Amino acid sequence: MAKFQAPKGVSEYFPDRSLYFEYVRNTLIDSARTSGYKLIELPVFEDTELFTRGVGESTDVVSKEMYTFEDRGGRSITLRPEGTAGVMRSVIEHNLDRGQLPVKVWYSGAFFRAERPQAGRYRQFYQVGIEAIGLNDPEIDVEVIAIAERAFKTLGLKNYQLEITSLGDVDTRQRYSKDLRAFISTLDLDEATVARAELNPLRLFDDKREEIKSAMASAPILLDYLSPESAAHFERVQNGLRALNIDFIVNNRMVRGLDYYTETAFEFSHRDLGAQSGIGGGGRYDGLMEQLGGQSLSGIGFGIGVDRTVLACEAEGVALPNSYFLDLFIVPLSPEAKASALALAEQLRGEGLSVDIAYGDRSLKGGMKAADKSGARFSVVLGDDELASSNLTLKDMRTGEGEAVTIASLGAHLRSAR
RNA sequence: GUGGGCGUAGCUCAGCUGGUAGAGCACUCGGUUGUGGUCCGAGAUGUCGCGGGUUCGAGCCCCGUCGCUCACCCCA
Repeated sequence: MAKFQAPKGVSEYFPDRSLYFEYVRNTLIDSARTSGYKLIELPVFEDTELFTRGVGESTDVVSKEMYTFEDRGGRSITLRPEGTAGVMRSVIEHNLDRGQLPVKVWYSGAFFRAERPQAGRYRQFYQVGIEAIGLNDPEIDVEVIAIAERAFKTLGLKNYQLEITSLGDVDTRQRYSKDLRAFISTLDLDEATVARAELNPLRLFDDKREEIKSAMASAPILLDYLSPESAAHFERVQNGLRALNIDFIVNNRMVRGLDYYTETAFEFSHRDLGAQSGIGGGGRYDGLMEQLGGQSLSGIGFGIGVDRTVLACEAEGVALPNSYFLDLFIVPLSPEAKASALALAEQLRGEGLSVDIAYGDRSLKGGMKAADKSGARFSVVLGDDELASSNLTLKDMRTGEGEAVTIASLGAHLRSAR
């Protein structure tokens, strides 16, 4: 009988690494929740056309990385490759944009792209994202960036960098794109590169070959084409970031992979990761809602890669907080004691403490070993003496020291040590 | 999609010019009749990724395939 394996290129999190994943994801979510964003829980599959129209047919994500299939009713369905299009669809469908603006939502879940797997790149990957929809207010841009920044800081990350730019409005982009294409046509390029430039001329700014880099050094720069309104918007965003002491650099050659971005665009990258160093990114999108059949409102959001943020935390040696470990591990010495241990554990669990027990009628030594492995802060042995007297020895697993406590005061002791 | 490296015990890996499998760690028990992490002893564990070929004989050679991994590309 052949053993089953996970499909190619998916990321899985199981103990104990899953605790780490959970911590990172929760920290990202908390940053959004504390800023007034509310959960939006959406399907992982959507009408294929939502993505071809929303993300853009010319993007690699849509043209060659989507998991698309026909459902039983003959509809073309696609596993979501990103989060923004689905959020916009739901906002439009349920008229969330008819109330007070901006609509502020966060989401967390799995996304799918049929790429060749690599360090930090998976076919099923996890993102936490937020969207603030309905107002073109530069201070919202600042808030969105600050939420990502604060999450990374809370995790304790240091070796990352924020880059920002402005892509201008739709007209500006078209004017610029024309000039950039004209410039590129003067270069002597191979066929594949010309084809890439035709899809999106900005891509050439990302090329890793030295000869292309130097050739592009004299290319026209988008920031020089900005309208007075766009320039003023971008200026306010930068001032806002400075006011919050958020470090950033303006990267006037930044390339974003999705077609819908306009005005402010940003990216967080981490130094200790491999080729896939982007841990999060996002930007403003002016035309997206209208493109998807809604009213013409602007929005801004980001997607943070949970998998890559986990890798970044591991690279920097970020430690799990105490609350992710057990408060107490009970080692019962007999079947009778085990029944009492379970009753005690359930009582403490009901008080919000995390407690586990040595099952399986193990020896004292085996039970203590299990207590050690569990990572619990304290352990306690439950035998005939303890049950008779109600007096316990609460052992601090870090120092090895024991303290005499009564069963009644056990909960209070554990809480005070948190 | 293109290219490089690699698949041997739960994990990390060794295995000479082909002779039929090993170490460390981890695990279980014991040394210590009621206290883990150190030390000592004992024990359990493999269709050597899968399929085919060459050979008297394949973990080792050849072909295919699946997977992992890194890079290109792309992006979270």
